Amino acid sequence: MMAGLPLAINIFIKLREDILRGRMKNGEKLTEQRICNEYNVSRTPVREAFRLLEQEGLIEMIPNRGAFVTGFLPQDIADMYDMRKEYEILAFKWAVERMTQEELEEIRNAYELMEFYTHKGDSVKAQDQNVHFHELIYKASHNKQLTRILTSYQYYTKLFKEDGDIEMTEEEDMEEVLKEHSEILESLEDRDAKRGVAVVRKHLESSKIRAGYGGFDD
Amino acid sequence: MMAGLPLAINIFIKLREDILRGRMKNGEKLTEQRICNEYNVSRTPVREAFRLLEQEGLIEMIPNRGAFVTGFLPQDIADMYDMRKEYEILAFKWAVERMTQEELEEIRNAYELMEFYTHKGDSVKAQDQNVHFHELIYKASHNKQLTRILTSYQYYTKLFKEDGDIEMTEEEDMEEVLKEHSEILESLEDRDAKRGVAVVRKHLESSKIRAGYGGFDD
DNA sequence: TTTACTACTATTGTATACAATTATATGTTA
DNA sequence: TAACATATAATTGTATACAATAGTAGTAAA
Repeated sequence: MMAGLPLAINIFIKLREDILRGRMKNGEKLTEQRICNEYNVSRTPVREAFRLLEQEGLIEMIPNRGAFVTGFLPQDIADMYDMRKEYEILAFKWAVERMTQEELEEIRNAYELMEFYTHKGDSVKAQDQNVHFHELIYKASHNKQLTRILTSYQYYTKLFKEDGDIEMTEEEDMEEVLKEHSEILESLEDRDAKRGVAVVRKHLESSKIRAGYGGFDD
Repeated sequence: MMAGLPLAINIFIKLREDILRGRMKNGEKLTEQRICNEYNVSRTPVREAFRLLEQEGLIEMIPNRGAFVTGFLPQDIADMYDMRKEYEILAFKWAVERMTQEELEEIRNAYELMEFYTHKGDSVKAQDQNVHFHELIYKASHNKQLTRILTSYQYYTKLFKEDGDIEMTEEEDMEEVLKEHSEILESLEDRDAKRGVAVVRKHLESSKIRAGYGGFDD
């Protein structure tokens, strides 16, 4: 558990991961006492965690009855890629208008680090910079709501991808991701919203396909 | 308070409204005890409500320090209209693909009721059907996440509009809204995604302008 | 057997009690 | 006075206790 954070937050994070990784059956009942025993905590923080899970739509709480897991279907995951795509486009547009020079430099730095680690063969650190690159664009959009939602989408799609024993992103894929990031970076540096929207759209559509959710409705 | 629901949910709803209506200063500290005294409840449900407010980005909780109100700036509200617009478009697209005949009829029914109440001069009931019309489209998109987010956006923008002593939507505005809804309904009935996206976009841009957030960045 | 009622158990909802941390006030020293 | 240290109070974090509701088993009557 992350030290310093309240138990409620730590329990929320753990349970969210369990649900997203499919470790709990759809419709399964979560009794508070069971979670208390598992983590050796009292019901107070567990209840707070449950409320957060409900707000995220991962469990359904029925008053006086209990909390039930609400799983994700493949279609839901495919949909989430589309929802993320629209907001990534929005974040890019606002970043073009609102980012500071310093923020642009941070983004460029994240790109270069990802390039470095990719060519070095360190796919874990390259992945970290991949995530970081996107998060810096969210930050540069200067909108907290959008940033919060996109951050959670990124986390969700990351867990889905790692789910089901699917291998980590392939070497060749990483080169493709890198190429797409370079196009996004160029568009930002040129403050070229038109091109940027096109490449961000392409990037997210590719990532949906890479994750195996291509053939659903697009 | 809504009977049947847990106190935590009722307190969350009340505090959310207080914050969105601007009844609390930006940065103001919310002590748990104060809320307990105000609503005559114990700290347990208050803390659960605080967690929900934090998740929505309406307060910031600093461990061992307390909860502080995070207000909305005009720019944030303008942004939210843009975020809502993109998801309304997505909901429309998915509704065109996924709605049942029964759902289409419910939507048509809501439109006709709004038309009836508007011409009868009952703007309150007309407003209710306005909201209902949109919510039925969310439902017809068959995506719970999207539905949940759009429902909350609708609530947010509604409170912002009612804020600051601004008059209820004008008579002439209601006619305009009605006209736009009829175009959305027609597009749904024809399952014409291309036209529908255009009219939904127009509808949301108009509503942003009607609410007074037109001149921010669009 | 089926239904309805009762008693009991399990679980959730809420309040309170205790622990840990932070803020405030007081006093001391340079 | 200003800076620091210490004691005290206030507030949050967590655990437990009590209340209310829902589920279950068992029994009796039809």
